Amino acid sequence: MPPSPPPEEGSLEDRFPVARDVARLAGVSTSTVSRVFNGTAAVRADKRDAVLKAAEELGFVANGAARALSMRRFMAVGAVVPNIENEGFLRTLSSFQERLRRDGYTLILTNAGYDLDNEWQEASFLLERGIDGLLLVGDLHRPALLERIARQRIPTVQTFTLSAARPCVGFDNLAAAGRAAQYLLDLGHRRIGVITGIRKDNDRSGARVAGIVHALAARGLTINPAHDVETSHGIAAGRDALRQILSQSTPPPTAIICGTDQLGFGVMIEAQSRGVAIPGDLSLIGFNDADYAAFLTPALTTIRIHAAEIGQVAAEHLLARMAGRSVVRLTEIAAELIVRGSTAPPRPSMDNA
Amino acid sequence: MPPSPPPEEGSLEDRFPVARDVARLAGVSTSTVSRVFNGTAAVRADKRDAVLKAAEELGFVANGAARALSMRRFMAVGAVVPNIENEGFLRTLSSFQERLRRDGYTLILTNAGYDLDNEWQEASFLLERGIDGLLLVGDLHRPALLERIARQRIPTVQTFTLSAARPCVGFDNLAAAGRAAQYLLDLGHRRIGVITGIRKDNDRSGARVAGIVHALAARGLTINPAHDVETSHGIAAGRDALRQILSQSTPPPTAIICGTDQLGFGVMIEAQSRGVAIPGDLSLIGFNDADYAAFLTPALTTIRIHAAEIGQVAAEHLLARMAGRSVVRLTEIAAELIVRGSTAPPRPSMDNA
DNA sequence: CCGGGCTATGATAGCGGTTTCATAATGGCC
DNA sequence: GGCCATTATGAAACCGCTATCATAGCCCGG
Repeated sequence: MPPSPPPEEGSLEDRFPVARDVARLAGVSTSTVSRVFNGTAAVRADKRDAVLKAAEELGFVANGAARALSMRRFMAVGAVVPNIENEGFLRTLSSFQERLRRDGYTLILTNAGYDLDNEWQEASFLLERGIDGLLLVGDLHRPALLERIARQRIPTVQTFTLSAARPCVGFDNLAAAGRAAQYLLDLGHRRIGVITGIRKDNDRSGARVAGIVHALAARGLTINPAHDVETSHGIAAGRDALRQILSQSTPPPTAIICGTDQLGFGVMIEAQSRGVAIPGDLSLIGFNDADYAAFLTPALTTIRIHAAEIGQVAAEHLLARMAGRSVVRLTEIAAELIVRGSTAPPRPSMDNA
Repeated sequence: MPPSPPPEEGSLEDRFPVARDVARLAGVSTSTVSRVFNGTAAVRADKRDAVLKAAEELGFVANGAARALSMRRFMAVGAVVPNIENEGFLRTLSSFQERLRRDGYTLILTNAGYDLDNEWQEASFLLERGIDGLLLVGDLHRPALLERIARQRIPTVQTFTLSAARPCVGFDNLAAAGRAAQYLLDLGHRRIGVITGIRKDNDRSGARVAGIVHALAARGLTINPAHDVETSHGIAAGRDALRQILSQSTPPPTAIICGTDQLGFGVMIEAQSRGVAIPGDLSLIGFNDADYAAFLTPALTTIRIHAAEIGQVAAEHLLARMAGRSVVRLTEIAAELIVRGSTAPPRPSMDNA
């Protein structure tokens, strides 16, 4: 219950000016005020000026809720991302927001924390709010959410993935990771390890691992389960992961592909502190091309994702659909392997002939 | 022509269910539906169940705009930050959003790009939208914005700063930077340099530089203008800045304080590539304690900001004011100097006796 | 100078909720 | 069982804007 609404009379000083106040002061009707502000119909110049002057004087600001209610348009789009703090999502959101803003839309942001039930809750929350469009990450969502989106007919776009099921702006995670694995294979690596964040509820991680497995399989190879670790995210997690891999008695991998550059950085640090040379003893590939990836020693080979482009294209997709224009359902954004110093052929050894 | 012919149950499938549909199906009035969903008054158990069942069946979702209009509450707060992609702001926003969410508020986010005119535009945009509260960064804003906030009586909180003028959750930039300078002075440094991002429209950068100047002045020292550089942000900018400083003919600084850890990282890389030893030849202090700061070699001495705490406290502040509760105007969040390996006493030399 | 087609304007009916306020149903108590 | 104090309920009045529609003004050709 809002705080005690004092029985104020319209002293105009303690109450927001509304369209009627402007209309009265300008000597016109509220319809005309509306027309002036929305340009929905011609208004004689002198009246328009009077309205603008009155509005200026009163400090009139149209009430967004009333407007949204009347127009049945909220002029806001929502985004539910697994982790707001992730640099990649952020670059995407930043350009997404900027593009939307240019068309007068606001961005409402919420965090799902890599949990699908949470995603469903957060998205519902936004949907209740009346958002006109929705951005999601990935292709994996609770059926209830998909159902609701369909029912409310909310234009939705999925990012960081490509899927035939729903409109997407992203890249092929499986292929991208496959390319990284292929590159390592071509260098001569045979024992390849993988480190990723949590894979549950995350189709991107899953697809990436699958891509690597697939590429190896084509050469009759597999990932040694001891070299396949799923951890949390962050630099420390990367360190721990390498420690875990190296603590196994099996021969260590000669190359590792990480789910993010942060994990890669962690691996690098742990390797350094153990005297494991990169890329001499261990080749390393990250994912995302974080701002510092190029500056590590050695510079980190990684897969560059054009995150900002994803955001912009996703915004344009949504904008088009919200305006009733037709759109392409799938836009592939390049994910290129950037070869830097952290990868090299493995040292010749007996089992790597 | 008779007035609007009652659109007799348009197949109900092509139109959102509204409260009246639920009411009709449950055999109650819309008032009761509203009461059930808001718990504003007691409703007999059987009716409540009927309403809930009907709502469930129809997939009813209250229209947020109508709700906001009639309650004169939007249940949304806005945040205008200089740079969405900045890690520090992000950690703050993340916890800010999370805390708001728990009370049913949504976060509307927009980017000002380190430009006050832009900030004023973006904030106005949000204010028009009807946000119930606003988060800003810093104490420096266009008077027009402050005026509008006052006029609309929108609870507003400033972050990353402490100022008597308006409610704040943050820290004393001047003192924090002063402490860093003091530490370097205590180590014996006399020639101290500064590298920050753009200072125009940014009171935080300004205050930090002032803090350093102040600390030096207390010892009768000044910053050599050639050692005081203002640049953009990012690792590359840090590299360039050090390059610029070292290209001067003056004796180089023995220590540098950077406005962010990213700049610090850049300095470190450039130093490395030039054979300038850190901390031997050059001590280095960053700002923010980025996730990787502790992992650089040497680990970066920096000022740690509890960004997440700022967000949480700011949210609580706003929540309290929006609920009409009283609040403390100023909350200081610690900004501690974290001493790591990048700082040490200067090498003894003639002019550093 | 008049009628016909335009255009600018105002009155008014929603949009979909919440919230009085009056009334109907209920319950407690003697 | 009757009476009064509660409590639950529905009708209707908003909230502030946009959209529809009828009308008042206007210009112009005949």
